[in-house]
Amino acid sequence: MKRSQTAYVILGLLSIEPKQSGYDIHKTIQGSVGYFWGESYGQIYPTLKKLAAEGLIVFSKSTSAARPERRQYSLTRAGRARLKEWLAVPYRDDPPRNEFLLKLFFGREAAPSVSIGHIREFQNKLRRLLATFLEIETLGRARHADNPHFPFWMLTHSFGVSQIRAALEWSESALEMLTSAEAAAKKP
Amino acid sequence: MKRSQTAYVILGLLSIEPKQSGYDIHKTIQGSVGYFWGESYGQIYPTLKKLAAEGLIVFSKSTSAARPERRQYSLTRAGRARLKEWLAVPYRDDPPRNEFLLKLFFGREAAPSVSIGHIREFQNKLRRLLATFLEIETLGRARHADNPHFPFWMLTHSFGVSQIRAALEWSESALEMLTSAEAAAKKP
DNA sequence: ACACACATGTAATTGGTTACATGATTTC
DNA sequence: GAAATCATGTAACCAATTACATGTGTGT
Repeated sequence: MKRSQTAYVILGLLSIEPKQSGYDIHKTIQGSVGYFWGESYGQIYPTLKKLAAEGLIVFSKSTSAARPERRQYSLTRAGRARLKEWLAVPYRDDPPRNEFLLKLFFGREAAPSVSIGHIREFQNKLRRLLATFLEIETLGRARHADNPHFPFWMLTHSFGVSQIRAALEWSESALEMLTSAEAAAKKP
Repeated sequence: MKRSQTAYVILGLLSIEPKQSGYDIHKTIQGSVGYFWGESYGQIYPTLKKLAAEGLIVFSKSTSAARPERRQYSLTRAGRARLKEWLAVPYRDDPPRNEFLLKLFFGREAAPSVSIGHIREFQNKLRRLLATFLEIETLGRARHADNPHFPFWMLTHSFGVSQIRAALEWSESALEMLTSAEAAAKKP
């Protein structure tokens, strides 16, 4: 069987911050675990219903009648227990898929400029990502310094930063290699 | 639309080494792009048929009548052109999913020893992976030194090595943090 | 008036894994 | 004689994305 992982992200996020709607959860994901986890509405809403049917979460409708109806979900005790169980189980490796590396691997089949372009794009993405990471860090330190979850968040955060930094360093040497190969191809 | 990426791995691998069967391709993947790409038979065989129907690859049955029948696929000119097209298109980011980081992120919900266990397991995997990477490198240098694809393979290879090294360094500091937190929890 | 954020959902499709099914050949 | 490797495929299942559908409130 292949247990849906979506359920556990939701359980986990509700354990940290209760009374979240499907919409909230989607936003929260992007602002927290977004770097290494993604979920779509098409996955979130049905899972929310399933979890409620299993009694792992409950919802109450928002009292502020102004905005569109809003279902605020919270963990039940059973839900928290389920989350704890899952945490104790060894993580499984998600199947790796990196199209960027795949295109580089087959790079010989195209002109060097093609691979160079991919790496430039890669660098841009990494730099933007690093900038948001560093922003999040300063903001996080100020806002969540006393939050007991904070050290764990910093763990995944520092992992991200170190991976990005290593990737950026690698990208420089990769570009060097490819540009010198390109120059050699032009002047025989 | 969401074009199947499987097709391009197959096209790419056949561009490097023709006359491969589905079985071969599966093995080749594990021995080359396995670090960042995976495919199952259930995906490979149907895709092979589809690609042949589109005229991007052709097959001939193996002449050595001994072993079980074997379909040896090779790229057509159209197949190579398709591969080139795909290479020039900007890569797309595959949705990120890292259960290891997800469990760490929610680590506060369990005992520190749980997260410590995950990181230990992570380290073991990284060390094994690094060892095979370094083996592959020495073997590769000897066997493919003159292969024009080799520099591109080394690009993805060195990327892997640098990511693994960064992850290992991070894991040490992560363990330090968690073990000191554990000690603090025991002696209040 | 218009765009954007808020808010919830379903349907269609597909990409992909896992399990099942079968059988030959080689190696221990 | 058993186990591992070679070899090809299908069926069942499911996880997940994307597109579709709909409507309100807020700020410019």
